[in-house]
Amino acid sequence: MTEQAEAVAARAETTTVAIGPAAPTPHGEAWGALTRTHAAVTQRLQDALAQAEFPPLPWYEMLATLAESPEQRMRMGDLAEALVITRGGLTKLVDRLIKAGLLERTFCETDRRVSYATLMPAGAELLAEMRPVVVAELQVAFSANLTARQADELTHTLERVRGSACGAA
Amino acid sequence: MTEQAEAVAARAETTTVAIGPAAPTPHGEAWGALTRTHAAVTQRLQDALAQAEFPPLPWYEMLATLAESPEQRMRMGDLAEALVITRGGLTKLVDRLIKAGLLERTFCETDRRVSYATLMPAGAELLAEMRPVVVAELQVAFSANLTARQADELTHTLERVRGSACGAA
DNA sequence: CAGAAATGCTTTTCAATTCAACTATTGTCA
DNA sequence: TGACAATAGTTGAATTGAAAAGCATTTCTG
Repeated sequence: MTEQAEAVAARAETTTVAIGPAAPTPHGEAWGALTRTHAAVTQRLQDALAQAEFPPLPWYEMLATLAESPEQRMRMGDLAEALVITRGGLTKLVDRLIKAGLLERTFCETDRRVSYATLMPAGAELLAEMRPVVVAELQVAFSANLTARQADELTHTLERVRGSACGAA
Repeated sequence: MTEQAEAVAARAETTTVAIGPAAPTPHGEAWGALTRTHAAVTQRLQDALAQAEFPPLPWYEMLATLAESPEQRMRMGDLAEALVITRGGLTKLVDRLIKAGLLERTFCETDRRVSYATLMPAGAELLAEMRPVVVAELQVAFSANLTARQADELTHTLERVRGSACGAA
């Protein structure tokens, strides 16, 4: 029995009253919608990229993020935060893109701890090819049933929620 | 060089014109907000569950989904679709919950291909203990800056987007 | 200016997920 | 009926991602 299973079993023993399923809350519904929508759109993007024989979505997000940054490069830590992945995961992701010739690892002169992921011309070119595919899928997902104004409002609402979620632990 | 890297390299060679970073679209912004918000809320929920020494979020979602279903059981395929994971992944996830005594695998008399994941009393009890933790976190994330009406509207908008995304391939 | 703490990134280890191939059962149609 | 296709689920290999430990560099402090 795993450690977790033991914990679960021990916990279950201490509970003596069975409680029926609670009624779904409005927030629970919103959370469910957020999860399912995110999954559905992600799935759609991944399928579209795969069908066009393009690299997977995380590669696109990496390239797009770097392309928008001032000198087409970012510190590893900042990049990890922007992509919402761990630093360890980012190191390996960057390794893969470097191996494909899309990125370069450069270093800081004034602080030799920091390293940058730097966009290479091949990366910019690939991004330019991938972008129409992604944009087209997002059009289908978002603008089919949403006006530009509604899309902006959705963005704003989501950012508010994100702000609340990032607050206290 | 990996197969993918070769494809990337071959593709890059055929592109002769470097294209600058495109301006962010409204849909791109909405997609980014959706991704970041989902990640932030997920992170918050996982942290809260881990701190209370509860099983991870997928376990909660599984238990909650089964608890809401008619006879506290679901076909594997339907459950995979509801949780937005692959069927193969679901098989192993269910195996783990069964090993913890939370679920049971039952079978269909009329169609011996189908099997059900069935909620056990211990699973219902654990769910009852976990739910307050999850609900509390969702309260912080959603109701802090959103009225109930706004939450409902958010849900509705997201479901529309999901509908569009699930449409054609 | 040492020594300790903090920072930035990498490496290692391990659990979880996906993908493709496989088995078993049911449905279809010549 | 009998073969073939379709469906439901599981299994095994490979990939991905996260957590924690580790290393190098910088900053703080007495």
